Amino acid sequence: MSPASARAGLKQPSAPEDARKRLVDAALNLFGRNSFEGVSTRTLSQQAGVNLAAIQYYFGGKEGLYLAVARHIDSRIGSLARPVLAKVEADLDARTPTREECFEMVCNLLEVMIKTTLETPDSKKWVGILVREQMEPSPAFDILYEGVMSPMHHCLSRLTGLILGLDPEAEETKIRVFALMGQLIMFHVSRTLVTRTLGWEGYRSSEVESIRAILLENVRALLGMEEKRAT
Amino acid sequence: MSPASARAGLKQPSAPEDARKRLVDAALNLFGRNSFEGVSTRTLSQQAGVNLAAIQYYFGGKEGLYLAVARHIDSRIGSLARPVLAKVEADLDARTPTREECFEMVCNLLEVMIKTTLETPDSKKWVGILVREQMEPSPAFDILYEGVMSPMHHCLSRLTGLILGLDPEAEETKIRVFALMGQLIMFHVSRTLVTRTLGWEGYRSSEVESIRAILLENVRALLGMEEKRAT
DNA sequence: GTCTATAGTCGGATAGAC
DNA sequence: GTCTATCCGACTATAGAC
Repeated sequence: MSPASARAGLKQPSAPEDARKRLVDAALNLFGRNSFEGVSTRTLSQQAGVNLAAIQYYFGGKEGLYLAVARHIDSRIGSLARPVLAKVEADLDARTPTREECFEMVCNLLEVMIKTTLETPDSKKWVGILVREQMEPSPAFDILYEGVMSPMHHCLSRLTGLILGLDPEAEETKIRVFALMGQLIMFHVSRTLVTRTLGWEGYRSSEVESIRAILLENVRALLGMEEKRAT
Repeated sequence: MSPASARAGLKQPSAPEDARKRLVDAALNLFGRNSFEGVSTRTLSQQAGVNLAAIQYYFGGKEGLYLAVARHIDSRIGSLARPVLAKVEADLDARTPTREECFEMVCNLLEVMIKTTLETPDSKKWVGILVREQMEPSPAFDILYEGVMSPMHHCLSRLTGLILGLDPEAEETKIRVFALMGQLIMFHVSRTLVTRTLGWEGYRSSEVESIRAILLENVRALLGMEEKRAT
């Protein structure tokens, strides 16, 4: 008797909100790889091991489930990013750090982005949905924009402004930040191209390490930070 | 009487392969914005102003039409990129240019990429399909990989190798080229994020100019080329 | 070659038993 | 709360008239 069927045998006690969780989980997997229209409610419920009608019952429909997935992503990425973002914002409000300190913070944020886009096991699914939402935005875009993308960009703009002596609100600053972020995003959206070109099978930790090292160097160059040298 | 209906009135003479063209055109528009499953053959034929059965007749089905779109993109981007790529490759085969000359060629290729991803009216549709194909590759991916992506990356790797003194085939070189390209790709895949953050309505020529200027500066910095100065 | 009509399938949502 | 059975609309593809 499998553990799953053992638990499924008990009606109320063990799994009160289990169906919700299972559905969101399955939906994250499927919507991460396929488009909204490319996933059927039948596949969804089947993969979640729940009944077809459960989607209606818990989320009001396929669309509601999709929004729940967006909120899930927001919360997962948020739990990684928000502490770091809050710390940086508070620091910048309190004082004016040196260029070196600012650069250090940029590196911290880059680390967070590498984690959320390349290293976390679910990252592929997250970014799949993030990218799709940018190409054909749905109501879910607002959740992700307000919760994840905008705060990260805002924080990086403040730091970049300080480092380069630019107004954080200036168009140039914001564009520079996008270009900076693009270097990382590339390795996600062009995953197939990258792995095929390099003969990789995916992003294992050694491959992520190679990417990380080069991105750090690049960010240093783009922000005009000289290499540290031992005196 | 509109020109369209005037032409449609004549059966054979004016438009022998017109239906094909109209279908590919409509398909490019629709597949550029929506996923494969998100576009119905009804919408397709309706938007093309042809009959539903024409998709079967000319392309053997929805999938065949999609592949025709991929070949169309390959040919359109190819006509912009291949002459430049061939010239660079031939040049590199014939002699070993200086770093400055190599950098000049990189700039030329960057120009081509900006044209194909931001400036050409159809670019939004092209890149939409390119990105989708990377996230869930279909048989169309091979067409686009062999025809467009791989040659561009290969050419940039040779140049980057020469400029930075690296083996063009080395993993590091290839990763650096991806990072380089990512800066540009960002402005396409995150179009919604970029325009919303900057309060733009789209990429008009003045906005593309701002992006181009910064990208050129960045590429210079990433390749370690010093600013030219008047003596 | 072009179109209409339709077959056959699969989609999301619902009603109602338990 | 959970499940089965079912509705009904939309889909791709095809047959056959013109």
